[in-house]
Amino acid sequence: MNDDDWTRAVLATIRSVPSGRVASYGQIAALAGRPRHARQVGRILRNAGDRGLPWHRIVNGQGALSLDRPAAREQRRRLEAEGVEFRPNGRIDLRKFGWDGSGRPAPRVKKA
DNA sequence: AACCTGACTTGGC
DNA sequence: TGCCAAGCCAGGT
Repeated sequence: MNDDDWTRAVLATIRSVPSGRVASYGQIAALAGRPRHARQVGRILRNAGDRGLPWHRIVNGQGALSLDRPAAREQRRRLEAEGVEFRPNGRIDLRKFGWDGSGRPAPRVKKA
């Protein structure tokens, strides 16, 4: 799989995260086929800008927001609007709101 | 090509 | 729980 395909897979995976749920950068990277590429996912999102992507549903492995203050505020606002709850420490309980990966795009399968 | 950076993650204290 | 260090890997200088 080339980088372009992987990038598209990442975007597709992110789009498949349901409302009210969150996924980590590492999780997205792995589901898209490249474990240990969490940072690349972050870079892709930065380049992608908004583009109607549910970027706010992507958080770090601890359920915290990996953005600068201003942007994080917007991300939190959007998540709370979807029903995601933040704990007193500002983190999300991934056991409750973490996405299990179900419903993501079908694995790359050769067209019949 | 060496070196720095970063929307990350994990393991130790 | 919180902070640090190290590991990670593609991009930018």
